[in-house]
Amino acid sequence: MSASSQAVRAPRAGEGKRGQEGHIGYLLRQANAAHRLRMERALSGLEVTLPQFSVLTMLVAYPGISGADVARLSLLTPQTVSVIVANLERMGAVARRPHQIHGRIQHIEVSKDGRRLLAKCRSRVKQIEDDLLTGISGDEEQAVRRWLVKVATQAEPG
Amino acid sequence: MSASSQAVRAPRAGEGKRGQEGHIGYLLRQANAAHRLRMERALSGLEVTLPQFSVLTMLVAYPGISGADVARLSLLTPQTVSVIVANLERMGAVARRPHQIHGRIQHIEVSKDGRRLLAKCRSRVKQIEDDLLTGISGDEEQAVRRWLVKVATQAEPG
DNA sequence: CTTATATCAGGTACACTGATATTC
DNA sequence: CGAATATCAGTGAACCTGATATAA
Repeated sequence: MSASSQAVRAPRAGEGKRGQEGHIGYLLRQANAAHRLRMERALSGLEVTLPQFSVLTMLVAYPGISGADVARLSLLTPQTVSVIVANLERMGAVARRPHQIHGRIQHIEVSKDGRRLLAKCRSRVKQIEDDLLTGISGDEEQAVRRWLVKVATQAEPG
Repeated sequence: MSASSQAVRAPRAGEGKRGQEGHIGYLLRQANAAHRLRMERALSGLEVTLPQFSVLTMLVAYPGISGADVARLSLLTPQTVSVIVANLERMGAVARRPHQIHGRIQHIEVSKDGRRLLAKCRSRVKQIEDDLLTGISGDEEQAVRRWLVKVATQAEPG
């Protein structure tokens, strides 16, 4: 009723030196939520979740990567990645094999089915990813990229 | 150990008309994940989760808002919001009372304890939110805001 | 002994779909 | 009747902390 037509707008709290029109952290969350929702809907019916798609993408992008590496890249704990990989293995998208040289490491291999699945996922989400940049100038894109990388790599105040 | 030192970089896949240096959707996810992680760590010890903090913030920002409204604002289902509000109620941060006029609607009231909790949360995350804009020019900030709003409100290709 | 990897065990908040009751 | 609100029921992936075993 009252607030349904405007999904993105500023909280009232009058704090923050800049950006009185809305906390930029709030905008970041909303943008991510909307993007994630569109992605999940695009993937619906493929029997694959967004985290699984992300991990699968990493495994193909960085062949031979370890589970611990995936965890660091994804900013997740090794345990969580282990569960996601286990679910991928259960559906036959990947196979875990003992590493040839390094005894403790598990080599995560993406199967033929896994690659087929990934290709399907990519074709489904292509339009959504392309739409992220429509109507944006080159300068603006650079500013956005710079900011996203800054936020992603910003050191913690600990 | 191969990829641990660079948490943000481009997957190899050579697709996408622009942004060969990394899918911007990937950067968005990484930025959000890093920000969420910092927020969760800042809130740790306060016995409150990030979704609870978000909902609590909305309830204070938009007094009298309904659960369905919160769901639309948060891009969540009404059922999910109901669970989050129930957890907030269980800890005494909010109270649900039948709406005076509209019979079916529940009025979600933020208690004194809830407001105290929210104030604590805000002081904890203030530095993190401020850091989102350090080193960013006014022009860049505007470009980032424009893009975030665009992504958040972009119509779905359905 | 220290570090890194991987997994098991246990737990919980979150988020979904589906069904139901109520109110306008 | 339909549309909106709220909740119950059931399910599951995801995410955590803590403990354990193995290997470099």
